[in-house]
Amino acid sequence: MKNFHPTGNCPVRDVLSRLGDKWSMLVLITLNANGTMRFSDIHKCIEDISQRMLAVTLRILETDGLVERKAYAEVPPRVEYHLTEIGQSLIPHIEALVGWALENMQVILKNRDAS
Amino acid sequence: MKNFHPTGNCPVRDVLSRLGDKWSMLVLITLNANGTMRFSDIHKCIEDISQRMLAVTLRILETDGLVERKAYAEVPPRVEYHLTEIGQSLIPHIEALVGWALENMQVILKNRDAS
DNA sequence: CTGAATCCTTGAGGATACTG
DNA sequence: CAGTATCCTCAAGGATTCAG
Repeated sequence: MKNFHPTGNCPVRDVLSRLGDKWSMLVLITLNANGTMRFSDIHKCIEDISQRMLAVTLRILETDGLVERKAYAEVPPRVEYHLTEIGQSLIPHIEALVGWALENMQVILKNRDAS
Repeated sequence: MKNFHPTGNCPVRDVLSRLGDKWSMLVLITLNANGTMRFSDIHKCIEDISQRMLAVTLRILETDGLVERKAYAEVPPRVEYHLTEIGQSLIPHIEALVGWALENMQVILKNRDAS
């Protein structure tokens, strides 16, 4: 019987702990849809994220190498973010998940109501 | 500029709130890997899930119509779970995500260490 | 403008005990 | 065996303030 243990660095759990948070995927597809964006641009696109969580999320994505951050020595400061190659390689799979959701959400909602 | 509002039932957020929890995807791929399984079978496969969270997760998946539950009127009771058609249709996309994780986790870990 | 620092709330999830 | 019922913990995330 196939199982998925907590030990042995299960990749399923790794990917979930990274992408399963509230904002990461949203930031990724926003960056993919718009290309290079400033901090405030992303904030405008995801209106209900707090300034703190946007900063935290971007930092994690940058640490993992999915997003690149470029700060310009200007006043007022300007910082631009864009997907790295590895970040872009994740996009199709997220899109696939979104596509699945779009196709099946109606049925799921109906199932949910019927229960 | 493309954005993703909280209003208007954003499918991205819907799918994330459903599958982004700690156990749902794990239960789904476990059921997919083993076919029909009893409650205790699933528990053996995912050793560190609590009885409570397995029950909760299965109920949500059942409510959404991703998993079907069959209870047999026996003593001791026997309950079997298996993926529905719509549940199975989600599997390839989860597998794709897992595959991506497998391919890129090494690089990501290296990026993380370098920071 | 782009954050960092601080404090605080909330709810997902765990531990345990009990039951048909 | 397959759960339910309670209680409890902890960390993700929000609100606010301050700073370069």
